Amino acid sequence: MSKDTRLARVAHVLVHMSFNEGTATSETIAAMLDTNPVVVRRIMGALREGGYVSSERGPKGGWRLERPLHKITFLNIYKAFEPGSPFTIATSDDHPKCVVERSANRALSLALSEAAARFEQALSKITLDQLLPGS
Amino acid sequence: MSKDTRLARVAHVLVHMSFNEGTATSETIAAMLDTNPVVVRRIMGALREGGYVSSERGPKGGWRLERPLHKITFLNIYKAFEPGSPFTIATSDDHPKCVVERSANRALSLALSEAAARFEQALSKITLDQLLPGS
DNA sequence: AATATTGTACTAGTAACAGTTACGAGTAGT
DNA sequence: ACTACTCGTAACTGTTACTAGTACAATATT
Repeated sequence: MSKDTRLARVAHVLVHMSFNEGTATSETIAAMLDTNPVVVRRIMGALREGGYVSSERGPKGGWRLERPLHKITFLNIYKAFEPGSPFTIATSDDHPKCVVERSANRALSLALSEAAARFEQALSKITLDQLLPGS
Repeated sequence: MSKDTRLARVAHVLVHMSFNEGTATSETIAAMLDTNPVVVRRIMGALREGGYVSSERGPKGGWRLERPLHKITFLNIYKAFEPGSPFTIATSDDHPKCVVERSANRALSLALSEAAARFEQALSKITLDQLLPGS
């Protein structure tokens, strides 16, 4: 599978947006990220649902940051994407007949849950203002 | 990405193999896992490198467990597969020019490392004999 | 009306594991 | 030697989720 790089990329963009009072168009942002405006709209669209940015159509439109950097955490962004499991690892089957296989799946699920909890805990401690140079 | 289910599946198989003194053929194992013999050979081949199982060709050949269940952990199996990062999440780029992006990547990498460490720690505590019914 | 901008449907590219077919390599029994 | 059995492996397809790109509709400003 290819990797999900949305979190790091959007964090980057939001920090840059905080420097400019007005709006940034998808095209501008796409140039920053070296990607396509449509990709930007998809990523930013998810953040809009969470109220972190807003968008306006038409001339002078674009994307606007709706919260200060210190009030946005990596966890906020991560959750906004409504990701599935962040792991490439999974149990073998949801409802195996064999008791041994069920045990194996249960044990693995527990390990995955613990790791996911630790991941989210770590993300929650990173606010976007921490990414500013010299902080 | 499709999910990697090798860990849970092979754990399951090794437990079953411990019940039978002799060897199990790829075909037998494949039937247990409801998959193809070639898939089994690929998975078991990785374990052979780690010394957990051995294989013999020819009639009466097949796969043999080389260690007792309590001496094989989920971490042993996981490592045998030499997986890449267990996460679907990744940083945006290895060597971004922008300082902010580098900060974002560094922060995310740290969170991923912590989660991965926790995952491996959890895996190391699971030995295969714990999967036996009534243990 | 003309222009700028987001919104979104559709298609193609990519990477890793799973699945399948085909065949080569080695071993045991006769 | 022959045959049958079994692993070893290459080559190809299927699956899935993110990335990328094209095309066009919807909307807002001037």
